Amino acid sequence: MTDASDTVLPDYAGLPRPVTRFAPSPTGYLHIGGARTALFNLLYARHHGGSFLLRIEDTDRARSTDDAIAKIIDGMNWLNLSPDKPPLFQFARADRHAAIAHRLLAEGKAYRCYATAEELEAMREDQKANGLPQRYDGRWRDRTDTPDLPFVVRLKAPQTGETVIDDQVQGRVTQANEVLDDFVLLRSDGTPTYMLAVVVDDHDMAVSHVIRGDDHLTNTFRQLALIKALGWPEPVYAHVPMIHGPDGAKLSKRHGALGVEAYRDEMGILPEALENYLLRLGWGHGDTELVTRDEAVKLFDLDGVGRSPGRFDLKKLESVNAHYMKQADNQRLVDLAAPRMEALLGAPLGADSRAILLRSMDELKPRAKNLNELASSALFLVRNRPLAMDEGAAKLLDADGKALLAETRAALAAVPSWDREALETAAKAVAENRGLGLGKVAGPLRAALTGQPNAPSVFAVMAALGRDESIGRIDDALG
RNA sequence: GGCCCCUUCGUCUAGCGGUCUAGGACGUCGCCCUUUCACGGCGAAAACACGGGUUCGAGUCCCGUAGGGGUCACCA
Repeated sequence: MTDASDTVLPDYAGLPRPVTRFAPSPTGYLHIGGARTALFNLLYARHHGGSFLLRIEDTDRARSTDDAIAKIIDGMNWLNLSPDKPPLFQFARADRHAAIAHRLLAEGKAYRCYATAEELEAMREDQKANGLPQRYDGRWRDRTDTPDLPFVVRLKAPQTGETVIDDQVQGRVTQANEVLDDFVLLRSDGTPTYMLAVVVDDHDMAVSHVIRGDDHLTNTFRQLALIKALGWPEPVYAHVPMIHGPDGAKLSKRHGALGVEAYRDEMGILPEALENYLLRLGWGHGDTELVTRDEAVKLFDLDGVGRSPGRFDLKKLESVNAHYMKQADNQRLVDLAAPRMEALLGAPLGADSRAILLRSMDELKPRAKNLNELASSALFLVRNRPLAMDEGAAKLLDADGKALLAETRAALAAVPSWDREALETAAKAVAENRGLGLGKVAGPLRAALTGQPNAPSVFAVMAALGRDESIGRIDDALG
C-alpha cells in the first residue's frame, strides 16, 4: 500500500533517524516509570544521532486533563527531557485515525460489528464459565448485513500462523495468531481506539523505535497485525521492564509512584540525581554507577537494558542525590535551599543571610542527602539572637562548659584577623593551656554558636557568621 | 483461567561456556580519620530460586517446577 495516506506528516519527514517518542496519557502526573521511559527514549535518540518526540495520548476525553498535560511537560522540562519538537496531541488527529479505519473497511481488512456492549459482556461471561479464553469471537467477521444500528469497526486479524516481535530488550517473542481477536479500531461514536491511534501516529511521526514499558508487550502483537494490514514498515520494538515498589509489588502511592515533582518539591531531590538513579534502575554498563548526561549519551544503548523488573529504592536514590549535592554549585544550592528555609522560618531570608549560607555551603552540602536536610541543617546560621538551646546544647553549657567558653571567648576576641585558621589556632591555644583536647573547647563553643550539639566545623561557622554575630552569640550563651 | 514476560547478595547490577574460591554500588556491621555530626578511607557479613538435561566443563544453553509480573475493554 502506498497511497497518499501512507506519507508521514511533512513536519516529521526530514527528522534525523532513529526517531523515538514518549507517549504518555495525561491522566495524572509524570511518574517515575514514565520518566525513565522518556529518559531511555531520549538517550537512545541522542546516542544514535536521532530525534526524540513527545506525543500526548489524550484520546480518553473523560480522563485526560490539561493539568496533567502541564504536569507532564513541567516534569520533563525539570528533568531536562524536552522533546525535539512541540508535542503532538493525539485527539486532534482523530479524523486521520478514522480515515485509516475506513480505508481498511473499504479494503475488506476491517469490518463493522454491531454487537452491543451487553451482548459482548454476556459472551465473556459465557467464555469464562466454560473455561474458554476471553476474546471477541468474531461473530460479525463474515456477516454482510448492515442493520441501521450503531457499530464499531474491528480489524480482521489473522487467525493462523504466528507473529514475531524481535524485541531489542526482551528478545524474540512469539505468539500464535489464533489467540488474537478482532479488536476494535473505531468506537461506535466514531472515535479511534488507542490501538489504532498509536499505530497511525507512530507511522505518521516516522517513529522508527518504540521504546516503552513492557506492559505493552502483548499489545504489540495486535499493533503488528494492524501495521501489516496497512502495509506499513514495522518499527523496532524495545519493551522495558516496569519499576516495582520496594516490596516487589506494583508501585503504589505509598512508596514511589509519585509524580516527579514530589521528588523535586517534597523530597528535595536534584534532577540530575533522579536521572542518574533512574538510568541505573534497569540499565547497566559494567561497574558504572555515577553517570552524567553526557556520559549517558555516549554509553547508553538497548543492549544494556535488563529484562527483569526493578524495585524502587529510596536509600539508593538519596545516596546518588548526596553525590550530586556535593558536586552542585554553591549558589545554586543556596537558591534551592532558601525557599525551604523561609518556609521553616516563616520569614524571608535577607541578602546577608544568603551571603552567610553561600559562605557556609562547602561545609553544609556534604552533610545533606537532600535539599530538605540542607535547609534544616542551615537554619541555625540565619536565626536571630538569642538562639534557643536544644537539650544537647544545654548539656554542653553547664558550669564547666561556660567557664571554658568564657576563656575561649577572650582568646577569640583577641584574634587579629577573623578567619578560620586564626580562630582555630586561638582555640587550640586555650585547649593546650588547660591540657584539654580541642573537642572539649569546641563543644560549648558549638552549643553557643549553633544552639545544637552537632554542626559543621565551629571555625567555619564563626568565619561565615562574622565576628560580631559570633561574639554576640557567645555572649548570649554566657548570659 | 488463556497467552506473554521475568528470576545473581536485602536492593540496583557485572557476568554474554572455562579467567567465578561470582565483581561493583546502595544499605547493614566493624575499624580508621576527627572539634561534634557528616564527608572520606579500609574491612566484614551477604546471591547464581529449585529439579532435570546438553557439554570434557553451566551463573552463563535447553526443558520442566515454583515464585513474581504483564495482558486479555467501544482505557491508554
